[in-house]
Amino acid sequence: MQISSRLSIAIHILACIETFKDEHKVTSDFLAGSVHVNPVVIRRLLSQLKAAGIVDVARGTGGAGIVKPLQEITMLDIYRAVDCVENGELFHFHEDPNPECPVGRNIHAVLDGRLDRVQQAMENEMQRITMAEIIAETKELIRSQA
Amino acid sequence: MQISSRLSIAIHILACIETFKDEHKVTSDFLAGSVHVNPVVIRRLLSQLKAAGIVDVARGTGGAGIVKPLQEITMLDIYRAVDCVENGELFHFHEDPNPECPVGRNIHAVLDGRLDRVQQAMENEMQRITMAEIIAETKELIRSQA
DNA sequence: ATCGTTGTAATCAAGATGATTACAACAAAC
DNA sequence: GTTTGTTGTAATCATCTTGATTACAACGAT
Repeated sequence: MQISSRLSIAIHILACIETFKDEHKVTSDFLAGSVHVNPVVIRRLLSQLKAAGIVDVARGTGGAGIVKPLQEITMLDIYRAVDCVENGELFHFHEDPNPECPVGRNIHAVLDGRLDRVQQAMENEMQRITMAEIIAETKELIRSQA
Repeated sequence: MQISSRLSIAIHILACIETFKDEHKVTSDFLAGSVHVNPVVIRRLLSQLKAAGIVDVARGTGGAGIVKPLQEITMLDIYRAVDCVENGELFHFHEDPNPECPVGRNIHAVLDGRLDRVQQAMENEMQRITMAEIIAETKELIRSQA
């Protein structure tokens, strides 16, 4: 199974908020139009991003804004905020190996550390990517197309 | 969503085959007993490992064996063999961003390379882990418990 | 021919994902 | 203080993936 599109959608949302913050009020309906998903999906993601201290959403009046400095928002922060994998564990381990079997009894001890290392490698790379660079590149592309 | 337990099960299978190859004929029923999953699940995984040139399964007579040198079987090989993510793509991207929106039009260009880098980091780490070390550690643990 | 296997199709329940509807809570503007 | 446009959230739904399970034909050795 793949990692949920919630990650790419959340990044898309943040890029939109930053790009349009001075022109429109950025509502869940507006975002839904750019991402092409249901507004409720956007609101759920905004809720999670808000709980992570990344955005602020104006209840009643409407509109979302980014409240954390862009260079401090990493892809890892977003990935964690939108809860892409259960329990933060990238790999699903078969839960019930047979303890009567010498291999079944030890497979966890042998694999856990190694799977952790793989997950760490992925998360380290995610941590190196910031919304600042993503938005800078997005704006640059938009400018070059104007 | 997490990466399927097919990966951990496949590794468990290979560790079992290597550990018991001199004592029993290693059938899908035997493996199912150690992993605690249905024998058909084992057979499906063995099929995939066979297609990848990692094991050989004796039809009719029964029993599986490893046909590739253990130090040449990496976790990445197994991960790919058992088809853990669709299309080999770790991340699911929302497929339909709005091309009318400047951000929607460019989000793919901005993110694709970065997501690839993250996936690469994960796969590189997987490639460093071999069945030789996994089985060596397993045998060591078993010895220490005898 | 018999026997224990494998390969594979078919079906099923469970869980996750997004889409969608619905509506109360809310804050600003009038 | 009512109206208006939003947000937050629950509830339902179809679809997909997973893994369990049943069933059985194909197979190879004895």
